[in-house]
Amino acid sequence: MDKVFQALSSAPRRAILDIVRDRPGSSVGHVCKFFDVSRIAVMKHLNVLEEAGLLISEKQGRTRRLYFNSAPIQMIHERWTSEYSALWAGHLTEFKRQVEAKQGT
Amino acid sequence: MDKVFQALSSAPRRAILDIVRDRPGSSVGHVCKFFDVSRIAVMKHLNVLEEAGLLISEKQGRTRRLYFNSAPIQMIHERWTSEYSALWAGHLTEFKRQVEAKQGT
DNA sequence: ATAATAGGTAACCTATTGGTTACATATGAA
DNA sequence: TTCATATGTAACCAATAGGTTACCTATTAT
Repeated sequence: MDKVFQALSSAPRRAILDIVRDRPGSSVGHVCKFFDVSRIAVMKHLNVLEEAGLLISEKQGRTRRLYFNSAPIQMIHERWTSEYSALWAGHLTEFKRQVEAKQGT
Repeated sequence: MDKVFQALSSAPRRAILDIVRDRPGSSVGHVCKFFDVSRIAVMKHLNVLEEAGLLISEKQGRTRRLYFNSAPIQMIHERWTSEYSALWAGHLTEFKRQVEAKQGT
C-alpha cells in the first residue's frame, strides 16, 4: 500500500499512468516522448510504478510493452471506502461537532 | 494532490489518521503514545498530514487539538472514479484483450 | 556482418525524508 | 511565583528519491 501511494505521489508518474491507460502496450520510448527528462529518469518512474503493481510490462522482441493495472487502486478504493465509509460522504463538520463535547485528551 | 498521496504513503501516518479519526480532538501527546519514535518525529508526521490537508489542528490553551479532514480524500476519490471509472470496476483483463489488436508503438 | 534501434545497468550528485538531541516557549497547577 | 506540562524550533545525520552521463546488451534492418 505504501508503494502504491508513493508511486501516485508524483505528477509525472500519474501522467505516465494516463498515457499507458490511453494507449496500452506503449513502449518505453513512446512514454519518453511526453517528457523532457532523460530516458533513464522515465525508466526509474516506470520501475516505481511497476513495483507498486500499477504497471505491468511484457517484453516483446527488443521492446517492453506497458499495461496499466488498476488492481492496486481498486484495492485501496475498496478498503478505504469501507473503513472510512462515513467520511467519504463528507460528514466532517458534523463529526467535529459531535466531538467537541467529548474532548479527548 | 502530490502532497496527499505523499502523506498517505507512510503506514505510521495512516495510523495517525486512524487514531485521530477514532478520537477527534486528540492532542499531540495522545498520538505519541501509540508510537515508539520521538515526539518530534511524530510532530513531523503531523505536519506532513496537516500540509496535505488531511489533518486540521486548533490550539486550545497549551494543547493542540487534531481533527481528521476527509475532504482531500473525497476529492481524489471523485476525480479518480470519474477519470478511471471503467477501471474501478475491474475490467483490466478485457481492457488488455481489446488492446492486443491495436498494439500502440 | 554491420549498423541502427530499444532498452538496461552503473556510478555519481543533489535535495528531501525521517529520524535524532538539545534548547525554547507558553500555559496550567501548587 | 515557581514548577511541571505540552508543544515548538534548530541543528544535525543517514537513507532514499530523482536526476544526470557513460557504457553495455539484445534485437531488428541493410
